[in-house]
Amino acid sequence: MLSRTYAIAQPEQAAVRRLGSLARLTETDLRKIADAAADARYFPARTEIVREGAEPARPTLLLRGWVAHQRILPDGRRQIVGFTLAGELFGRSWSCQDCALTSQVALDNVGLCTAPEAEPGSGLSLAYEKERLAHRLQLIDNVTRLGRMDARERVCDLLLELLERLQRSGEAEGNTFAMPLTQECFADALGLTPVHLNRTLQACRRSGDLSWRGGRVTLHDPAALARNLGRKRNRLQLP
Amino acid sequence: MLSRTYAIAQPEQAAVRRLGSLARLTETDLRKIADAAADARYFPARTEIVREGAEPARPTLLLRGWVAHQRILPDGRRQIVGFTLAGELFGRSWSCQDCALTSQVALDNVGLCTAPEAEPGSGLSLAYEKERLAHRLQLIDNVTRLGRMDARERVCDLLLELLERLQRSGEAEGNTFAMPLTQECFADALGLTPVHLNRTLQACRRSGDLSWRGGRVTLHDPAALARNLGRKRNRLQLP
DNA sequence: CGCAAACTTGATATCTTTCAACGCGGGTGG
DNA sequence: CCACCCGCGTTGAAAGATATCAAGTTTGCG
Repeated sequence: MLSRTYAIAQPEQAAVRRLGSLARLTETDLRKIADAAADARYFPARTEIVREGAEPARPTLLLRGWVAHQRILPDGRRQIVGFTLAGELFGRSWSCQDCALTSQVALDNVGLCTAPEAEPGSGLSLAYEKERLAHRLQLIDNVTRLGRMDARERVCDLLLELLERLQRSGEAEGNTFAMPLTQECFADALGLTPVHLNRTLQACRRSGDLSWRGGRVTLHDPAALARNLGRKRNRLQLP
Repeated sequence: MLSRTYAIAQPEQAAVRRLGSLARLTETDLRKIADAAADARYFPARTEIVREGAEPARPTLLLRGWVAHQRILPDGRRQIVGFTLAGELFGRSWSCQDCALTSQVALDNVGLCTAPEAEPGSGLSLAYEKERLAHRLQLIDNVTRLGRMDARERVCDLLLELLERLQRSGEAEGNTFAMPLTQECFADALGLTPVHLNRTLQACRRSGDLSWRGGRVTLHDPAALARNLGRKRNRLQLP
């Protein structure tokens, strides 16, 4: 019973794993994270946490669930620009940022808290820098994906990215992870139609690249996929 | 004669205009920029200034010309992820960045210099922050463009972005600007085939949206285009 | 003048979207 | 407990957008 209570009382687990994998955290850093996480707020799926153009998202640590960053075009088309997964940061603002560049919506039941201040030079501060860099890398990968890959490549490439990130924060089991996204959301991230995504997924399943059933995704040979797609491991030279 | 010499001796003009439009620069800031620009290096078109994965690009001020940031897929497909225009910064590295995330190639005859250090709190420092933010906004816009716009919209949206940026650094004349890009490059930035881009451009010309002849582009009604595309002005709330 | 790079054109193949319908499963109210 | 309903996934057929291939044609420049 005690151990169970203990587990429930550690909402910051994913964040600690993720940030700890980016830099060596001190006891002070860990305490700051735990303190911040004690103030967690929770939102149900589909909540719009921040609206594009409204006042800025403060730097936020996502404790559980997934958040999508999206744009809506005047005629209603939606593009999901990127995701934040449990343990990652989002809304890290710049000194001059007056409004959010994208809307941020919960894809899941999410829990989040204000990201603790990092002292200059601390491990936490370094982890934050690496998060920023990783985020930039994800944007660049996304541009390449949408600009020059066909549907099948886009699906594999994004799933591969998600797997790598989830492995880093301890949220994957081997090459399998929980996929809270609806096919429609996934299509909006890949610049595809839900119908076409569905057919593409079936093709991927038939060719043995992946399975996706009941909210769980498995990539059968991530290394081979990464090689074919030109996805370099450790572009960030992370520890 | 003197005035002509003076003009030639000011390679930092575009940079001063651009950075000065982002924040109020002091005499000290201006002197730093001029000093840095005195050490300019020049490269001919097609030079690869930094190769992806090689050692980091140092923060660099582009004095003249255009630079493309690109990725090459294993089979040779190319995606141009973004551009740096005269007066803008690129290669601004993070403390932990060990290698460039994209290759950077000169599209033009370019001139560049090391970006001067900005003292914390200075106008120059603020301008750098805004540059960073603008760069991030451009990436997000690019994702939306590639993911959810058709060929015609992509063309107009990117040209609109370029026009806005060139106006800010004083490199446009009204709604007209010099376009050093080949149609093939432009296609690689838009995720299109050169052939299809060509046909799309013709459609845009016929419908009166733009003209592009002899390296000069004119947008005939930028405001209307921006409205149709849902492009908000001043997302950055710049002065 | 002549070459090479860039731009243009036409015909055809491939990929992706659109529209409309059907099935399945989980929740909910009667 | 069952019937209904709704969200989500799946399917088919046809239309639309984009890519490919293979010529021309123009342009700029030595």
